[in-house]
Amino acid sequence: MAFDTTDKKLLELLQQDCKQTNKELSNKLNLSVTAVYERIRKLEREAVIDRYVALVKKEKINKSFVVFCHIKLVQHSQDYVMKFEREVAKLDEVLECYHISGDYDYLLKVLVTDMEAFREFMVKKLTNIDHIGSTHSMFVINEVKHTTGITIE
Amino acid sequence: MAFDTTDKKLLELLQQDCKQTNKELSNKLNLSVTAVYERIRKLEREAVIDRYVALVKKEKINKSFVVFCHIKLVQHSQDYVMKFEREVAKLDEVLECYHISGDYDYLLKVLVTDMEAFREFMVKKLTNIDHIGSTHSMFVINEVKHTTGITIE
DNA sequence: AATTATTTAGAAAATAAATCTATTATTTTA
DNA sequence: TAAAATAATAGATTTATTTTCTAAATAATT
Repeated sequence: MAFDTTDKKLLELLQQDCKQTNKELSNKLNLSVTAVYERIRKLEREAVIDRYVALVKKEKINKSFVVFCHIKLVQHSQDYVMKFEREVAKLDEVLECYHISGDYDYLLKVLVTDMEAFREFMVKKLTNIDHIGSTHSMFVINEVKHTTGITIE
Repeated sequence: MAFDTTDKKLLELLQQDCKQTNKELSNKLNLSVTAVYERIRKLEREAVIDRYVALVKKEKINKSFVVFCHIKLVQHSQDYVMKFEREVAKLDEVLECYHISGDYDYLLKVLVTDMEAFREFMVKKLTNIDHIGSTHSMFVINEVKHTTGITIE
């Protein structure tokens, strides 16, 4: 699928605020309401737009403690890998999990209330998953940038 | 702010799909449309809901290559730190940047087209920022889990 | 128990989305 | 290059949804 300048601008606007009315968008894009409507429908149909979501401020729900957690498996048989991935994906505290290159196998982004909650999470949940060899945690001191908006080139 | 079960369920639903009509939500929550409407307004007013965004599928816009990048600064004077943070936040390829504990100072999540684009990014953009000591890149082999939805407890 | 908040429901008004038809651009191909 | 086909757009109409308003019900406070 090819994007013209209008599509790119539209996607940019929707990534900033998807609750804008088509009329507002039509003004910003110098298009008719119908044209905006049809363009959005197309982007949805082609699954360029994956979904529309509300972003909740973690500070407001007492989940300000962010930890990145490296994990190494004891073994890399397909069984172990699949089992681990299935189990880790179930954990609510784990927002993201990536299989990565390098010294460790996985990188997890974990969201909890505080250090005590993180300890609980490690002891009771994470290390309860089988086949974990070692872990290494990095605590977020400050969030410098965090966006869900991708620039379309 | 305190959340009752309805608020939690509502936030959960909106984090999954914020384009549901209040009527749909009212059915799922066993409430009237107005009740849903007022609850959402309150969550917006209190900034529990930060914003509503469209999530774009990175594969569809040719930005499938994800890299986590560790960065160490040569020095940690406030000047250097602030300058680095300002500069790195400007880069479109950098979706997230965290000041973290551990061996490195920062962890970046970088989104580009491919390895070649990453090389370009490193050479032309990232390492052009002053005061960077060393970097260490981890390439994402597979995205096991990736959600923007936080579980409210 | 009475008074004051707050929350909720239902109806009405205002706004926006979705559909339809006609027109204008753009691309294809003969 | 011109004709035909396709795609994109505008404007009007219909349908659906949000927002506002008023009244009733529920919960909290005195």
